[in-house]
Amino acid sequence: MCARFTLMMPSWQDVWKLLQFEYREEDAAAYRPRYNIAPTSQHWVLFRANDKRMMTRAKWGLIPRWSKDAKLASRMINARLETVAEKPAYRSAFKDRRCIVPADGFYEWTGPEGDRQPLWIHPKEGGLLLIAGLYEDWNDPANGPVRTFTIVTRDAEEPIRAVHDRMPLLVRDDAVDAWIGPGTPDAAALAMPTEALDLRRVSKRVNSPRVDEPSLVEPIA
DNA sequence: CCAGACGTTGTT
DNA sequence: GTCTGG
DNA sequence: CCAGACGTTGTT
DNA sequence: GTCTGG
Repeated sequence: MCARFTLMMPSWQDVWKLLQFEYREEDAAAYRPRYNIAPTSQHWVLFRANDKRMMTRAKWGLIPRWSKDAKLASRMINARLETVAEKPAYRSAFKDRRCIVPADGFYEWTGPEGDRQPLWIHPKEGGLLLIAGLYEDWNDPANGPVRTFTIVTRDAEEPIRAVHDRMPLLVRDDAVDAWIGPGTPDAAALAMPTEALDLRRVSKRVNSPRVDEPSLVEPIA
């Protein structure tokens, strides 16, 4: 699907605003959010608030409950929408543990091998993308409980299709509950229209996984 | 029966 | 060339 | 996807 | 945990 999602990690107040909740400090004590929110090293991830466990952090790379070790994590960063209901590693999470990963954009590469041009794909009008995800709570024999998640991918639509065949499943702002909530989500009905996306050429500095800072998404000539 | 996989095309 | 790590 | 390692306790 | 392959 893509490389690193985001550099400008939205503040959780921004995420709240996007979901049309007005967070006020003075209400914090009495606040009963509909969603739980957990930080990763660079994202926030939204979970249903009915989830009893309050996890402090989440890690990208889904580890099924039955895993004996964490080796699977690096291969479980994406889940294909087409098969997610059947795959042994994902179907349980797809049924009961869906989440949303807000991001300001994601990367894709295009062009000839050896001279690949990175693109930053983001909403034309700004704001956040809501990426559909799945999560699991896994008990690491070595380090205790950890919440892990993965990103759901689908066939690309224009304009992304011009550069790549896959893309993340992007959820409409008003369909967060439809994805996170109970029941079987209808991906086609909750997908965000992609014509509102812009593909922006950005610096090849983004190629280095070690470089990550806001200037990476600035347009280049 | 047991052993081995369990996943996608891509991070952090 | 091929594998691993991010 | 891309970047970076690729190896051991050491010599002709 | 559950399925597939041998």
